[in-house]
Order: sequence, then structure tokens, then C-alpha cells
Amino acid sequence: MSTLNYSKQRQAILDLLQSRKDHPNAEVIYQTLRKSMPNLSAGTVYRNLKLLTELGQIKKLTGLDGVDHFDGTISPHSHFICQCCGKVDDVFFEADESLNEKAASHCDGEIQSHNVYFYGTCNECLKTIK
Amino acid sequence: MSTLNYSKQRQAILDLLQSRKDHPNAEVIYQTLRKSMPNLSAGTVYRNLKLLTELGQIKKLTGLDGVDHFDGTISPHSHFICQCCGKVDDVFFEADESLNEKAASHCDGEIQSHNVYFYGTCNECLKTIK
DNA sequence: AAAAAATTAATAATCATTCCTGTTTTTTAT
DNA sequence: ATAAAAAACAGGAATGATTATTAATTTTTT
Repeated sequence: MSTLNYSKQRQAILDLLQSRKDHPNAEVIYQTLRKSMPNLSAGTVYRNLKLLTELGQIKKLTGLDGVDHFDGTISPHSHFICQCCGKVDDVFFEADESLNEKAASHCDGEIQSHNVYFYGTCNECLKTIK
Repeated sequence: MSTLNYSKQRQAILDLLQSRKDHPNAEVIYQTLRKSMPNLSAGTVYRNLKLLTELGQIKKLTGLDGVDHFDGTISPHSHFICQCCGKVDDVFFEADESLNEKAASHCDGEIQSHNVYFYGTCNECLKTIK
């Protein structure tokens, strides 16, 4: 895969993800950055999101609304998805190391990592419903 | 959404999923069933997988290899994905109820359910590597 | 058994993502 | 600092999983 060179497009994508607490998808990232980089191309966004994910500098979130979302926070954490509004929040909750150990005996293999997704209704949506 | 009528196509899809321990994707389901139902159409497979998922009779697994996979086992369990061969195993491991409770205080909302994915290398792949 | 409703097959359309090509930027080596 | 080599880019075409459309068939209701 060789080493990654510098590019201002890649830097901008990483900066954007690290500065946001939400978890934008490729299209949102593209439209946002296009304002300041008018001839950024969508392919560049997709290619760099893939590269950064492979290098572990960002995390890809799947299974939310059908399209991939991206997270610039790489410290271990889970996600809470509101099934009402689709919002994805970080959940900083550390059951982490123990979870792999507990599951190990039930697995036909060696666990290296895990992802946890919580589904529910966020407080904002709960207010609206009542 | 009205009520679901009977259709032998839908029944065949559900039977197939409940009889298999792996987690086939739509294409595999389509090709398998086509052997005994030669004019089954792919659209029918996709439409019924979507319906059955919405009704909670099957579970959709995302984020494995880019395409959705389906699981006929609805009792609560997790999944182990081998990053080497792509195999997806069930993990019947019950930290379940407690996990929602533990995470609740870290969430801005009400947790209703969760999904856990474990990633690693299966025993078969471990052998091959060594 | 006929009418109404639901489902299907076949195929066209969609849309997120990847691939391709010629150009530009970044790095390396002089 | 400059030229050659490597990596990355923009723009657009291609891919591929999934969804939508429509006329025909099957299932349910009466």
C-alpha cells in the first residue's frame, strides 16, 4: 500500500472529521468541503475515506441508514442510533476489554476487536412523541 | 403496510434462512432457491428480505463485506466476523440485558436494543497462517 | 366462482461507490 | 534548487447492489 503522501484534500477531510461530533457520510463531507475547495471531486473524498479507514485514522460506521458514515474519533467507544431521527451519538462507555474476553470462549477463533451499536430513541425525539 | 399474505416464494426464503447456520446475502439466497424455483426473480428476494426484516422475522447484518447478509436466527446473539476469510459465525453469549443498562447512563436517550460484532481470525484461518 | 387485494416476474431506474485517464502536486534524487 | 519519479487529483464513466414500475399471476375474500 506504500506510504501516504501529503495532500491538502486528505488533510481537509481528516480535519473536518476530527472537528465534528456527528458522523457525516461521504456526500455531506463532499458538499461541506466543496464550499472552500470548489473543485474537490467526489471520487477524492471516497478514495481518502477508504484510505484513512484502512490506516485506522478514522472509523467507518455501517448499518445506519444504508450509506456509510465516518467518525474521526478513534478512541474506543460505541454508538447510539436514534431510530426516530437517525442521529448517531458517541457512547463513551468502557466494557471494552472484558467484552472480548467474555466472548472468547464462545468463539471459534481469536477476537481482535468489536463494535457495539445501541438502538433506541433519543431524548429529543422522546419529548416530541409525548 | 397491511397484512402479509402467504406466498411460496416468501416461505421458501424464510425456510432457507432458518435452516442455515451461515448468513447468506440476497444473491446467494436467490441462486440457491432458483434451483428449485426456476422463475423466481431477484426483486422478489430483495423485497421479501426487506419485509421480513421489518417484521422482525429475520435479522439484517450490515458492514460485513459491503453487501447485506441475513440471519434467520432471531434469538439474541452476536456475530464473529473472520477478517481473513469473511466467515460470519453466531456467538451465543449473554452479556445482553446488562449491556443496555450499563450504557444507559452514557446515552442521551432510551436504549431499546443493541448489536455486537466481534472481529478477528477464525481457527481455520489461524491454522493456514501458521 | 368472481371480484378484490396482494404478490410476482421481468426489467428499468437509482444511487452509493469504484474505476479510469489525463493532469497536477508532492516527493526524491541529483 | 531542479528534474525525474511517484502519488494524488478532477472529472467523468462504469459498476453493482438495491429499489421502483408495470402487467400478469396467485391468494384471499365474498
